[in-house]
Amino acid sequence: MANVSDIIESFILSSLQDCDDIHLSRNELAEFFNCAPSQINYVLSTRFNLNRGYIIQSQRGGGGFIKLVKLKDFDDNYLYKIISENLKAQTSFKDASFLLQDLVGKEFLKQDEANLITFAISDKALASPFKIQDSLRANILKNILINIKRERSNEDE
Amino acid sequence: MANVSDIIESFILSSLQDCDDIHLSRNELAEFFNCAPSQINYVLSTRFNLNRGYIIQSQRGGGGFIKLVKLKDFDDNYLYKIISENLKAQTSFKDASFLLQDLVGKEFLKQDEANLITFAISDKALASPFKIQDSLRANILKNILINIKRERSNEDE
DNA sequence: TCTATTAAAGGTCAAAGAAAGTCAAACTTT
DNA sequence: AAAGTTTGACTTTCTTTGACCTTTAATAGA
Repeated sequence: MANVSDIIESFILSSLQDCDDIHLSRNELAEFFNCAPSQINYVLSTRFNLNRGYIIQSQRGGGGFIKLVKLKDFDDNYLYKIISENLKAQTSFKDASFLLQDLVGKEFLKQDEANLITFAISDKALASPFKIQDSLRANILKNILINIKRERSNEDE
Repeated sequence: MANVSDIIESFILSSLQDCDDIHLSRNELAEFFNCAPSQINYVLSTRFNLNRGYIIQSQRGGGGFIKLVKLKDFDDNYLYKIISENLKAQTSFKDASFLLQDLVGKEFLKQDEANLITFAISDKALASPFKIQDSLRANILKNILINIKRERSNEDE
């Protein structure tokens, strides 16, 4: 551990443990953790972004705040939305694993399955001579998800 | 003996004596042993690779680290044997599917899981320069299987 | 009361810093 | 000669910092 961003992340996570949204003060947080205020933005944008299931709203000026909302529900088209919007031609391992975790939370995947897919798309697994890992990963992921989806809808008939 | 790589190896081995994973700092290690940082990578990739029963995860940047995980009962295990013997550097889709089906028969995998893996290693998923598909596939498969195995043995405790 | 100013937030972006990774050339050992 | 080791230059990734920007609430003056 030992890097500040991770510490801030786990602080925020623990604040979110029993509720789905919290209000933060950027300046107070920064002062508390002894870092630049913009580091709070860094943590938020790398660890609490949409792909990871969070929405951020904020207000400036006196009494300003940052509101962090953990997403819960989704509609049936969610998977396709993900595939067409989030799963761009290239996808990093981190983004991909959060997406998978999100799908577990949303009960589209079982934890076992998500783990399995995670192994399949790890950098180690994709160790390829050229730097095409991210596009490869996007492709594999797309294939898996679409095929699972298809299997499931066949079962329903 | 007496070459630096061997010394580093035995140092790491002794660190791993009572636990099955450790965090290393590449730079600190290199400084301690008075060698180039990249020599640490050399040691890791020659002595602590998958074929020898180790998994490596790392992170760059501030607070970066190298995490080294020792796989449990690597030697007396059927799956590991398969991985080091049958799963050579390159594997065709056909061979891979047979192997997977075999593992279903031996109740290492459930049919669902085998299907999922099949999607991950299909030619379509691996859409990439023709030549590297087979080696990519071997690698992905190896990673999935070893990680499943590890998960299962962790669950047993 | 209505506006203008000020202060109090939060936002953005790029540069600097801190790791680890890669690769090939040089060297050693077998 | 082949295989294994050592070294170093260069790359990539992630984090930290700071200077400058924008928005909004509070307040002061007319």
